[in-house]
Amino acid sequence: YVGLFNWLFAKKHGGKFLLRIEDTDQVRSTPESEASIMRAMKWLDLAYDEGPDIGGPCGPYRQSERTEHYRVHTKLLLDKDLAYRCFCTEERLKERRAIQMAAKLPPGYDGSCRAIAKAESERRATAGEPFVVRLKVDKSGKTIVKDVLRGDIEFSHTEIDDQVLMKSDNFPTYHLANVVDDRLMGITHVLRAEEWISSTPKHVLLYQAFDWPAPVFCHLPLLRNADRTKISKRKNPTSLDWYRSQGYLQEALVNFLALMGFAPAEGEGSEVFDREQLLARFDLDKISIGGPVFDLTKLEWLNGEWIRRQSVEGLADRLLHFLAHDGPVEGRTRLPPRDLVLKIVPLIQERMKKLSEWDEWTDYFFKESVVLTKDAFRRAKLPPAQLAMVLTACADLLGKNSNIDHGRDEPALRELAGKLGVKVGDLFMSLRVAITGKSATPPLLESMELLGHATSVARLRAAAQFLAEGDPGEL
RNA sequence: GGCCCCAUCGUCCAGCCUGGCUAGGACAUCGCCCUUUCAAGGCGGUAACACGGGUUCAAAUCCCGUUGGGGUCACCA
Repeated sequence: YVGLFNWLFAKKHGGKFLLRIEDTDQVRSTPESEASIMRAMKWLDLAYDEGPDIGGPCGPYRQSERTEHYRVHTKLLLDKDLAYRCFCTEERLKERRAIQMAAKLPPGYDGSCRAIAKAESERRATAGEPFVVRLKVDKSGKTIVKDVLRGDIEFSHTEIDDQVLMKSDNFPTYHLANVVDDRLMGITHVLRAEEWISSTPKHVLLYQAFDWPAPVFCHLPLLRNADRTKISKRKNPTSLDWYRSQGYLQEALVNFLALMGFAPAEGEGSEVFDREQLLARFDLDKISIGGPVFDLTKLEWLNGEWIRRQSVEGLADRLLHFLAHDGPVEGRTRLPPRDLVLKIVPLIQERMKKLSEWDEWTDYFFKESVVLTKDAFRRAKLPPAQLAMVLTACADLLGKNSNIDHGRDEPALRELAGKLGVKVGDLFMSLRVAITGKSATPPLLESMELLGHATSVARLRAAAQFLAEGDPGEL
């Protein structure tokens, strides 16, 4: 979501879009988490101009490979006396916090290590005592954060902690690494989620400490769960891999994400738009600020819209690709032949909301025989004996020809219904269940054409026999 | 709890800046039409300015307060 808006903004203004991996948490960062980010960017077609896998003039693009930069810049602040070493143990800090919380005081570092003389600090560090480096925040005064969407936001310095910049493992925190890298990589605009607002004054203070101009900040609204809390994977599918495996089209997801917090200008009509149209309409200032609830219902509708916008060939190929690579049934070995898919697609295209529905719409084309139940025939509203008679009559009628032709056979079947004294709808429903095993299906006669004459007639006879054998009382 | 952000139909958005609204669109929902099923499509309906004060001829729009929701207060990002 945030990536899309960054991409749009960069493209809109002829800027560069770079991917930087912020992997300074040595516990949480894994090759898999990085791969999943890149997979997602690739799937959504948010191509970056520079990044860890393609290089660029600002590399390296993994923070774990840029530690020298952070070391140098930390030393700079230490030398200017704008930062200091803190030797407090985690236990001491935790205890402190607990006491503060209990006393209903705002938790925060008390700055006790500020008092350690420089020479003493150097000595302890050299002796190998573990420490972190903190920013020295002047507790008087205030810092104003300029946010594109919200205007000026004021923070009193009493609210700003002496932020840790360097952790005891010699890795930087987000705050330091982000500021240093944004400067070094020439980042002009920071578009990130709203949850960062309260850390932004710390970043502004850091820019000031380095004597650098701050970039433009724009905090995007946080996507929400249905209960309005910040979106989480417990309450919502947040992995892009999930959407792909569910058969959502990349275009639909981008379209949907764009709609969260953004609307096409008045009079521009449809909410269904492609990348190009989105880019043309995109405007940072038009982003709405309330946290949108992430609601899959509208996404499903949009996905259906996008499925219907595909050409038959295009959809067939996407289905094939989905079945082979993305679907819930991973790496399916038996793929339907492309020429058959091409013929089935027109029958299901306007019925499908997700690619993953392929199996439920088309299973009867691929099964040897369909599973029949009396219950399935209920909607034909005829007693079993009559059902069997109707099906036999239909089989006889169709059996006279050597193929199925919906243009010729449909009127003939209607006529037959009249002769047999059953409703047209009931006759077709009984056929439908006999052929497919269910009462909601793609167009029937066209399906039978694809199934083939022999199979179709055989299924009718099998169903007639099944019904004739059954206990009439059951219906 | 402190600080910060936010507040229009069930949901997403428009309208707010630059007061004039019988508050508009989309999804969902309900009804009708089309129809051999299911869809798709067409037509129509239900449905919202959180509350209280102010300013004004006039407030969804401007101001203040209240309430509600969210975020954040880590050697996580």
